[in-house]
Amino acid sequence: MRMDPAENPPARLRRLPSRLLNQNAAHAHRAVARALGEFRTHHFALLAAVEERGPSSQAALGRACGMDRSDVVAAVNHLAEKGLVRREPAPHDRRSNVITLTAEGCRTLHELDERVRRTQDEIFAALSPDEREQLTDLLARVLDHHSGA
Amino acid sequence: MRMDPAENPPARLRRLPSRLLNQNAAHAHRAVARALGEFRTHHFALLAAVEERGPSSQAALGRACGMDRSDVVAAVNHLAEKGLVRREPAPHDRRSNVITLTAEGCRTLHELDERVRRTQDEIFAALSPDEREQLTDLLARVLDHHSGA
DNA sequence: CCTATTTCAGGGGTACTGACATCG
DNA sequence: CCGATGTCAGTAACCCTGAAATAG
Repeated sequence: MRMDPAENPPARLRRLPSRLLNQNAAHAHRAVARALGEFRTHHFALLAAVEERGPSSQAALGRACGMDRSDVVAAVNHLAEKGLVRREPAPHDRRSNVITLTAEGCRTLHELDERVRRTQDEIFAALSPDEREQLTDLLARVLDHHSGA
Repeated sequence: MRMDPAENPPARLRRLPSRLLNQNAAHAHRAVARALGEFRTHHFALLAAVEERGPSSQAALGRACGMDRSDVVAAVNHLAEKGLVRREPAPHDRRSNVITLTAEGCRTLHELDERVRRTQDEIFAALSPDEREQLTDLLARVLDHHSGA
């Protein structure tokens, strides 16, 4: 049974930062998932990483996207079946694969990119452009602090 | 295999607000889960709701915490087995139960409350108190906007 | 009749763990 | 021998659906 937003939540939780993070992330994730249609955020992340880095191993893509190797395998399977990436054995390291973006993968990426950007506007409609930048900065800093960056 | 934070993520994703939300939420959730030990955030939320609202039906608690009724059942089962809440049939509405906080539930709640608050300091250590307030405000506003509040 | 509450059974996506074979 | 890679199997927690039984 679908849950609507909490009504009159406990004071302890209403302004608890970690909870606000979780509630907002859950909502944002639903919105993005809706916009991505048949794809998952993992697929979008991998396509973006392949385009920006060029042909890469699965392990490198996983590190770039913060994904587990196991999950990379499944996502690449899906993308390869759809013809959005090619998976080929690496010539100089026979352990690893080289993942390459296909022309259709590139088209799909740009389409998804557009949908994702539009969805950001829905999610953060309550904020001015300035405030949205502030939020982005704060979140990026909190994350960097735990990435040793 | 445990995933460390993303190294050199795609530019498209590095400052994508919805992704920053998800990454931060995932990290914060891990930290809070570690701090709560055998309990889940659902348990903490329910205990807090019962204390603040007084004895309530499961449906009312679920609405307050933004939880699905199915998940309330399981969480109340666990809390009742541990003796932290009592579940009794409601006198004036024989459909529903009345959930009451026990003395031990109250002690546990305050203990968990302390642990959760300390964990916030770890999570948001990169921010000044002022910035943390800013972040809290922004997140609360984004959430309220979608709650019709 | 229609709605609300509790409960159960289960699916689906995410995050993760452990193991294995391969290879550098 | 050690470490990295790709793969698979499987777990745990979370969010959600559907349906049943009971009651207002």
